[in-house]
Order: sequence, then structure tokens, then C-alpha cells
Amino acid sequence: MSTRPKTAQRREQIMLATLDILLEQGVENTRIEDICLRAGVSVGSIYHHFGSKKALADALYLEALERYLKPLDQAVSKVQTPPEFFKAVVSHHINWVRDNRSWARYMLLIRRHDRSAELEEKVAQLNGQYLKGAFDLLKRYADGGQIRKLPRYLYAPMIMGPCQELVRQYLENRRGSLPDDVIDTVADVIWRGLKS
Amino acid sequence: MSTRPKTAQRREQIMLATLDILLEQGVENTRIEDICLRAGVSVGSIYHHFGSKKALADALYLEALERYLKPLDQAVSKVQTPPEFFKAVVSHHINWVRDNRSWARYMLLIRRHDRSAELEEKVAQLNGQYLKGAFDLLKRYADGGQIRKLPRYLYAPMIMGPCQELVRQYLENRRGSLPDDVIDTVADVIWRGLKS
DNA sequence: ATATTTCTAGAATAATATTCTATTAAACAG
DNA sequence: CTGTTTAATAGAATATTATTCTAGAAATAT
Repeated sequence: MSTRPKTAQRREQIMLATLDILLEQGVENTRIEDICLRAGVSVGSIYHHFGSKKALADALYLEALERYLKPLDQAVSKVQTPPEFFKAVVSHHINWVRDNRSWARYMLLIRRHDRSAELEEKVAQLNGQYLKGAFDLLKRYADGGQIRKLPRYLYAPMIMGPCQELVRQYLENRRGSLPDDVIDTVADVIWRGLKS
Repeated sequence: MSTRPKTAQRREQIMLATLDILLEQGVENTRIEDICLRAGVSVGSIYHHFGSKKALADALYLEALERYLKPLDQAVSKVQTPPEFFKAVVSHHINWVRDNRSWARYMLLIRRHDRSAELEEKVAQLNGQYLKGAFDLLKRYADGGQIRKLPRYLYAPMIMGPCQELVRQYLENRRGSLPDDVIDTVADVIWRGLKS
């Protein structure tokens, strides 16, 4: 990692241009040269900073993931009761997608596309780091009898699954907008499903 | 569409080999030549039948989708009550993924990867055709007060979202297996969440 | 000020998708 | 059957695109 300020700038300049153009044209239809044109940068520079087209796409994914996870962790840390917890998670998810449409669309676009082992590892690391608080809280609720006790691996699907699927529709079918009250509705359905 | 039996055979031979190798190596890392080698077929032949690498990947996706949707529609058509409905859907989803691991993995792999307009249209057509029965049933339940009345676009996320997320974990993290009772658990959580 | 490292540009190369041409096999008409 | 037409195959030729390489410019350190 360089310490030069210009370096970080250049990386960001390239990443943002790439985000834009990948969303416009799709991954397959975007050539390195297209990125150069859009970013106003030479091939050499891109390869110097990222090493390959795929590594660039990966860097973009990690950036998006961290931008999503960091505030989620914060939101969860302020929560007391289970209904508040579900509301906080759903609310963060939906609002984040609304406020970060490009990053969110990119995460969907790229999601399962040939992830390398290195990427997998970094993703797991970030998830572990930022989701620990949420899982601890769920365990406490379950132990305290406030929510149903389920196998640990079922919580994420039951809570995040609906959110994921909803924003997928929103982002893909360009449904005009998500009304604010879906947040309460979704959180409430999840809460009813999981309360003991 | 040719009427020759050999043609269908060849297409299938190419498609199955492609499915295999794409899952093994990922889309980006698989060259047309790799497919030729695996399928025992020449480049010319592949291009004759499919036209491009992307069109081949698309054909594979549509095949998978139809294999998934057809039995789902059948399962739903036999259902009476809401709890039965949720059970039928969850059960089909999870069992189908278990029994069609490769197709399921492929659907995840390729899911959002640069879908062309033509593909989108065919996907929408298939979804409409096979999911109509399920949506009609949900509407009937909602009108009859048996389940909560939600905006139509929320039903799929609340029901399929958890299933999707669960099998995604299963297929990616190669969790050993999904115990049979998760089906009942998941269906029950969904039912509790949605009952009125 | 000079040396060293990082960064940039763009041409050269390598990898890969696609097209083209010739040939072979299958369906069909008489 | 036999000639004719259409579909399918193979593999070489071409085109496209990712990646590497080389030389030099800019930034930083000594």
C-alpha cells in the first residue's frame, strides 16, 4: 500500500468510473479500453493499480461490501429488543440500497460471478468482523426465550432473505420506489415469524 | 428449430458438458475450446448450434429455470390451505436444489450476470406462465382473510427470500447437507409471519 | 541535487472469441 | 435407389480484447 495521497485518488477515480460503466454496459461488454476512456487513464495505469480486470471488479465488490456492513453494524449496536433489531436491520438494508443505488446494483450484478479464493476469504473476513454483533444479539434473544430457537444457520436466511429478494426486484424491475412503510411491514412479518 | 433427433442430442451433449465445466472453472476461466474438449465437439459445431458463448450460457439458464418452475407449478396446484401452500413451496425449493445440484449452482453462478433484453423477456415469460397459479392462490387466501393482505410485490420476497438465501449458503459453503426438518421449520416461520 | 521509487502512457504481445470455407452426413423428392 | 437440397461438423483464418513490456515522467526520500 502506497502512502501517497495521489495514489488513493487515482484508485478511486478508476473505481468510480468502472462502477459506472460496468453498470451501464455489463461486465462482459465492457473492455479495459472503455474503462480507460471513461476514467481518463491509460491501460498501464489501471494494470499498475489493480493488476487485472477481475481484480478491479473484486476491489469494487469489497468496497461495496464494506460500505454496506459498516453502518449495519453500527445500527445493530444501538438496539435493545428483538422488534427493534429486525426493524433496524430491514431499515438499514432498504435505506442503504436506496441511498447507494449504484453500489447495490453492482453487488447484485457481480455477486456470484466466479469468485476467487482470495476474494472469498476477504469477504468472509469482513462478514465475520461486522456481523458478529448481530449474531451475538440473536443468540442472546434466543437464549432468553424472546425469539424462537433455530439452528444458527437459519437466522440469516429468515431475516436477510426477504430483504435481499425485495431489493432485487426493486433494483432490477426498476419499480418506481419503495414506499417507506414496507420497512415496517417487512420487519413486522419477520418478527411475527420468529417470535417464540 | 430442426426436427432432427440428432440435433437435439447434440445440443444437449454440448449443454451438459458446458454446465459441468462452467461450474468447475467459472465462466470467465472457461474458453470455448475448453468446452469443445469436454464435449468432444468442434468450435464450428458449437457456434452452429448456439451462436455465441453468451447465448450458450443463456440457453443453459433457461433450461435450468424451466426445470425448476415446471414441478413447482405442479406442486402448488395440488394445495388447499395456506400452511400447505408454504410447505409445498419451501419443500419443492429445497428438494429441487438437493436433487438438481448442478442446475441450481448454475442458476446462482450466472444469475445476474449481464442479462440481455431477450433473455429477460424469456425469463419473464416463463415466470409468468408457471407462477400464475401460485399468485392466484395467494390472492385468494388474502381476499379470504386467511393470510395478511400485503402489497402484491411483497409476497415473493417474504416466501422465496428465505429459501433463496438458505440454499445459497448450502450451495456455496458446501454445508454437508440440509436436514429434512428445515423444510418444516422454514415453512412454519413463513406461515407464522404471514398469517392474519 | 541526485537517487530511488512509484506511476503513467501506449505500443507490442498473447489469449481468446468469432467467422469463414470446405467437407461430410442426413433428409427428402422423384 | 439416386440425385438434390439442407443441416451439421471441423478446423484454419481472422478479429477482438486482455495483459505485458519498455521507456520515460513525477513524486518522494537521502
